[in-house]
Amino acid sequence: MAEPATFAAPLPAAFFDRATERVARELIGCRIVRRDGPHRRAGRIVETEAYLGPRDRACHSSRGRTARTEVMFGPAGVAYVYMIYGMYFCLNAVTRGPGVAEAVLVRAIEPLEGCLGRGDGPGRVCRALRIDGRLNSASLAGADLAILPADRPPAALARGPRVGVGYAGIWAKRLLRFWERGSPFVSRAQGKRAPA
DNA sequence: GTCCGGATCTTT
DNA sequence: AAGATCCGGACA
Repeated sequence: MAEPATFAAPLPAAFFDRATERVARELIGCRIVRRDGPHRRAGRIVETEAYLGPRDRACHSSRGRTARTEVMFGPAGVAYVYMIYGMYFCLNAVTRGPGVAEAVLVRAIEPLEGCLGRGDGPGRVCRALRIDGRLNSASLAGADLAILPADRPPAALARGPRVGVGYAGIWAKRLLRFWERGSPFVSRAQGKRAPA
């Protein structure tokens, strides 16, 4: 049986088992497909951030290996989903490992199909695709959640500092955020307060 | 056990 | 500019 063209093969785990910064760049333009019961929800990634492990003070794994961060210490190619501010979830792709606790945060998607609202911000990405903590540690090549290669060439990439990590010292200044230049679906990233 | 603050978003 | 609303991590 021929599948619809939109069911291309997901990215293999090996895609995620490479330098995290590179994965963050190459994820721009890729598609997230979520099976939510009878619903199919999909979006095209337009904004990401790289989190570079224990040495990166903005990365959760810099506080050590704990129940929450455990999944980041495992193999690449699974989801790290955590709750923030008591009401939103954020979706990450675990990169590298086992033993290397790095990840890429999906900050914005262009809604393609079945999305619940907009996807211009990490909390909205999870709301749009109905992703919550139950998908923590799920495969990114699975039936319920998958990341597929880009089906059209992404526009030029832009990069800048990550959002909301002003506490992270020199790591706050690193240009680890990537987005598709000119996309109207990128988060506003209103920058939070500047460090004193 | 208490306390603090956050990889956010919405409303004022 | 501040509230919503909860958990992880730090400390005692």
